[in-house]
Amino acid sequence: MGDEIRRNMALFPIGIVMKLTDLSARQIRYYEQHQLIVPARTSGNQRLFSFNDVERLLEIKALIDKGVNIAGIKQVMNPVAKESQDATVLTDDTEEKRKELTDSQLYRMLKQQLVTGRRPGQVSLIQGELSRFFKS
DNA sequence: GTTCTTACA
DNA sequence: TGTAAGGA
Repeated sequence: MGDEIRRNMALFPIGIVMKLTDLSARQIRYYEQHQLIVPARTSGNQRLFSFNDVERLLEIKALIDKGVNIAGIKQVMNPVAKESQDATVLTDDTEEKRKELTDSQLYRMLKQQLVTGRRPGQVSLIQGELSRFFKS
């Protein structure tokens, strides 16, 4: 499968995303309410985030740390309303396979994404935010 | 045990 | 934004 799909696969539960982004569950859900992110949902209504979702959250965190409020962030970031464009992918197949992944494996996938699925402009940000999870 | 929604000392 | 309540 391509990188586009890999980046949009719904794999991470909110607990891992919290540690990954250093954001509270309250904040993550709040940003979702404001359409800044649109994570997929499992059949049991639990959120599953894609790497792209995590990436966006890291961008949001960077802005929040700079003192930008929601209104400001919405202007700086392109709204994720287009469900078709970069919506988080969650098929029954991926949902079941996700259950077999351990936290350790999920972190490993993120690490690989850091060196493979890089997109211009956000590399340094992500490496900086997630570096604490990986030994140099 | 984790996550979800709603609501507010 | 944090935290409690009550379910799933």
